[in-house]
Amino acid sequence: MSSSNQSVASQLRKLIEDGHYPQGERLGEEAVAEQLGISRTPVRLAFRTLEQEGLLKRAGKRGFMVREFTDADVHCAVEVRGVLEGLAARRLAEHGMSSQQREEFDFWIQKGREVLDKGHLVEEDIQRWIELNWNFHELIVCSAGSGVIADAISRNNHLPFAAAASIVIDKGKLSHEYRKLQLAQLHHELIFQSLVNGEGARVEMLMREHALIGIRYSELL
Amino acid sequence: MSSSNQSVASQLRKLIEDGHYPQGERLGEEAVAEQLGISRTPVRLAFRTLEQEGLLKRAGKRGFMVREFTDADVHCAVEVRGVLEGLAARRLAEHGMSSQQREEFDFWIQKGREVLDKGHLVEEDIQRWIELNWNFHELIVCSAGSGVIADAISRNNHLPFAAAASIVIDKGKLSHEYRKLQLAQLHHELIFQSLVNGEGARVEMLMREHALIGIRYSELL
DNA sequence: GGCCTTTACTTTGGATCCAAAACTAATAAA
DNA sequence: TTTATTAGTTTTGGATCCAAAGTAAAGGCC
Repeated sequence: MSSSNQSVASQLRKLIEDGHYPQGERLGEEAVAEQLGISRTPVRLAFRTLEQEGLLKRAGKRGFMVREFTDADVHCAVEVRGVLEGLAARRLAEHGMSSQQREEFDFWIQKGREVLDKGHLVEEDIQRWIELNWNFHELIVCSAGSGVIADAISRNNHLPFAAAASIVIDKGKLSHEYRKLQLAQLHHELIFQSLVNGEGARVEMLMREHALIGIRYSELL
Repeated sequence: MSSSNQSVASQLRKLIEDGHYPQGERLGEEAVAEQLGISRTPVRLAFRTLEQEGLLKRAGKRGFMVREFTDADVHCAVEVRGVLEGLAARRLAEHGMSSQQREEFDFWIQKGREVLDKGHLVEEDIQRWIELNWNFHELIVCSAGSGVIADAISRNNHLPFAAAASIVIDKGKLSHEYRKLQLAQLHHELIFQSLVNGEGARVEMLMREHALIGIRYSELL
């Protein structure tokens, strides 16, 4: 919020993720600027940022358009996220965790158990669990040291998350969601165990699997 | 070159990669604009692009500074590149190659052999081989379908390539370079074989190994 | 003599203005 | 009727202007 052009990028990201701008839609600087009640300059800056994130695509000199995703693209984006997080997890396992990091992992895993232990899920619980899951991923990435990986992931993160969000939250299928979250929670615990034991290869594989859960499961339905 | 702000980003990238702007140096919009003989606007746009690429880093409201890399960062960046290219290669192996792609791989591998078959290297040959190597990587990435991976790699590519370039080209060590290139060529041929055989897991591992050759080898010296 | 405050300068962020390129539409010719 | 050329409109890219925030330096106060 501090510098407005970051804020503009966030707003546009949200508008795109919420489907307010349909895929393939051409975005004019003037139109967007007017909608947001600002001038063209910060919009132009935000367009460059969103282009790098893969949400917008250049259309020659006709400006930018919202990128179109096929199902294959979504799957692919999740795989990219998976290998990057897998790499982060492996490095974390190889370099060892601090006791503080260990406690943090324990904390989030415990929170996840609390949500699932109720034996059923309502929409609110799912939202809560998605937050927990997100924190777990964040923790893996941030703990892996060397900001290079964290940067790489954050650069590639908006795209799969935006694209996959609509798949994951399927409000008609709460019981399916419950089983999926059970699976994810199991993964969290396995990953944590392997991290503690320093099993680099295993934790990398688990983390890659973990990133794919949402997609794999939705394929089964 | 078409739109100038892309061109500005390229110029700045090159200046940073060539070490013209030392790491940690603060870049003022006004100063850079004057150096390039243009106004601040395209520089501001280029700064956002380079920030997303990880070459520049925000310094609060004091503008941007050239990012500083430790040896660990470089190693990490190469690993990121490795897992992404590994993913691309695996997908290519799983989806199978067209006969045209097969011919292209054959072509570049043959070119590599021709350089190495001379039994020694001069500086010019190294430059040539680096180009060939680059083409091989490009081919893997572009052949893997779904532009999502190609985008992810290209977003993460400037950083490791910039950081590692100074390590790879060590002009005093031509004989070492020769052995390194022999190793890389061997990898190319193994990768190609595994691609033809559709051995997804193996080609992924080889590709990851391959990305690390430069770093691994320089550790031995 | 050191520290706090105030003021002036530097620099980024946002808005507006101008030029250039591209798309559109209309008119004229084949 | 169709096509090509040209004029007009729309839109992006670049330059300049203004405001706001931050820094640094100088001067006053404890």
